[in-house]
Amino acid sequence: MNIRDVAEKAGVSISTVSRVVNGSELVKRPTRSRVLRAMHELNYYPNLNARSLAGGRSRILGIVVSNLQNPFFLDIFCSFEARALQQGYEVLLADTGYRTDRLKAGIRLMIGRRVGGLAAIVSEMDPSIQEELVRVGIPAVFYDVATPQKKISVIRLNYRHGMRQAVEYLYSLGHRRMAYIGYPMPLGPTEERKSAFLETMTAHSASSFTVAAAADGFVGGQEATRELLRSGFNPTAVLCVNDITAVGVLRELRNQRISVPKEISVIGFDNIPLAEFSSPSLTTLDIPRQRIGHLIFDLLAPSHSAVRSIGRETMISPELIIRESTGPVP
Amino acid sequence: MNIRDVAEKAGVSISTVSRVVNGSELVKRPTRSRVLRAMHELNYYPNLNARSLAGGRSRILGIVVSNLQNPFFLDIFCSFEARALQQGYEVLLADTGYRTDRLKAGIRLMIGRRVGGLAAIVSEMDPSIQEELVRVGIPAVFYDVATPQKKISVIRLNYRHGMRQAVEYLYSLGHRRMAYIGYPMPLGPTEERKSAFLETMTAHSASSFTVAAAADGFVGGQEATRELLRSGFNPTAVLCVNDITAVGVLRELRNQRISVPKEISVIGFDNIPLAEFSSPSLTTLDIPRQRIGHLIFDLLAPSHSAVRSIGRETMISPELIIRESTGPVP
DNA sequence: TTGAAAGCGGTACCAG
DNA sequence: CTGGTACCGCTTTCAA
Repeated sequence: MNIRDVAEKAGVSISTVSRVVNGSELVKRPTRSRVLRAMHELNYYPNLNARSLAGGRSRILGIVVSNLQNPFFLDIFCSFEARALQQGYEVLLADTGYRTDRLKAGIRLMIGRRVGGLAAIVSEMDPSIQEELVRVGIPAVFYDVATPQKKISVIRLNYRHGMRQAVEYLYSLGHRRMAYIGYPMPLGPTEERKSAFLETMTAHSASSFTVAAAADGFVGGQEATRELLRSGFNPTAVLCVNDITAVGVLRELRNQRISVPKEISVIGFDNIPLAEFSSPSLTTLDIPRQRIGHLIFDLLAPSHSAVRSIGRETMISPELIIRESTGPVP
Repeated sequence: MNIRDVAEKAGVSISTVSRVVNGSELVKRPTRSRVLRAMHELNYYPNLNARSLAGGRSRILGIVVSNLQNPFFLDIFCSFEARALQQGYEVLLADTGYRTDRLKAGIRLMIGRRVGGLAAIVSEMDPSIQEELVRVGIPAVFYDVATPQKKISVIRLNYRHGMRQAVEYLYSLGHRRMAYIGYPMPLGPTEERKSAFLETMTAHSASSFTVAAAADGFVGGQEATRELLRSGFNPTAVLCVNDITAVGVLRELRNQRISVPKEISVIGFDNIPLAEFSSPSLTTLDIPRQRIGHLIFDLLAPSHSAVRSIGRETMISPELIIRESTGPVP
């Protein structure tokens, strides 16, 4: 059941079949229908591998993310994919689990598939991989790692801005002793959150403390909280690297019968859907993930609205969303 | 930078390069290193499209799911993918968003890519699509829809068993008026949960009521709860089609100052990670998603542990996990 | 409007 | 151990 079979059955050449398959206008009506019927009767599915090979061109886009289980990445992927599919692109996904080897493997895979564009929305991106990508010269989008170039666009989040909003908001509520719960690994983007936190705290000469979560997820937040409570620092507010960590924090505080926000305020980062449905609901910094997903597509797909941003850096600012998990200092 | 360039640069034939790339043993040391160096210097990435085409064989597996945002599907995908990658397979993903047209498109895509196996873990599977898949004759795994055949394996969940556990547990706590919150669309698998619920209720001559959520997610559960409360049925317990719906329910009950489990008990389905971290934590029926993900791989990848189950039906039983969201009737 | 033929970049079999 | 070569299935000029 290849193009030749169809051609034979329809009594035409393979070129004609190809034209029909690709919706070319220049095929006469009756011919077209003969071909279509043949295709149907033979149950023909064009071989996309052959097509990609012959065409050379790429209706395929790739995206690699750090942790699908984190709604931040998942949402970006979903909105990106939706947009891409809708525009007739295929999309390839790789989840690295924050591991550099998997990142490398994922990117190699995509290059091997000759994707037309590649987004690396990962916290663990390292320079060597970046160079590799630049060398092959396919359009790419990086997340939070710098050096935009010819075909390399960068999306950056303004963590300082976000952190400042959060800290100042808490400060205005009377908080002076705040803790930050971050990632275990010293990954670029997450470190920026942390240092932004520390700087802002210093600027306000408030007292700060940081803990590293052992993992990206509920459990990480929970364990970090235990550590934090053991430390004796006694914060009145806790800022978290992201919302899932914050939900883990809420959980542990509840276990320890510490009331939020009465005794401690908690604030997250990302504004995932769950933030609104946790108990208490979570004050957080919204990151417009859907917009980011769409932007990634526009940056990767040729001739699109985002041309102006291609090869440049796009800065996105988080926005503070106040809910129930924060309140005045006791 | 194709295989020919490499061959030329290394002063060998393309066959030799191919051997090196594929790690064949029968290449002499010095030759191999010359080739490797050439590959490196030219920055060579084998064209996977060409490889898939020529090889005909399929180191690609496909999986299509209904809703990635639902951790049930996500977890299955992740464990499936992890296993597959680790075994050197490529995996293709499609998310249908419960839409039949997207399901069809996704499956066509995978067939076009000539995947070696295809898992359709979707609630909206319809017979025509199933037939299509059978016709092309690629190994497949279906979820909750029947007719195992030569190359078609089926994974089924024993909803009746699960529902019975849940209902009887609640009954033993004194509950007699229970409500069920299900999916909006009459999808096979989810209907089974509902009818299992109703039957068990009838068997115990307890009083039941059902509502359909408007969507799969927190909001769906929340809105369904409002509807339920308005109905005047006044249940002492609510069973939900899945955990995310249940979390939406918890939220709305909290909004209405209805205490869980003091006034109403809530029970979910799936046992997603969040179930343990919601407030209150969620009593639910555990579905071993990781096991399912691995099983899917074993069913699809040739010559594997699961051979005995290939082309047959594997029944999996949910197991009741009791947490804080359920308690004795007031 | 349709057909013929030259690739696309590999794989795998057959010789040597 | 290495090279030659016939495909894999489709796209894409170029002619007819």
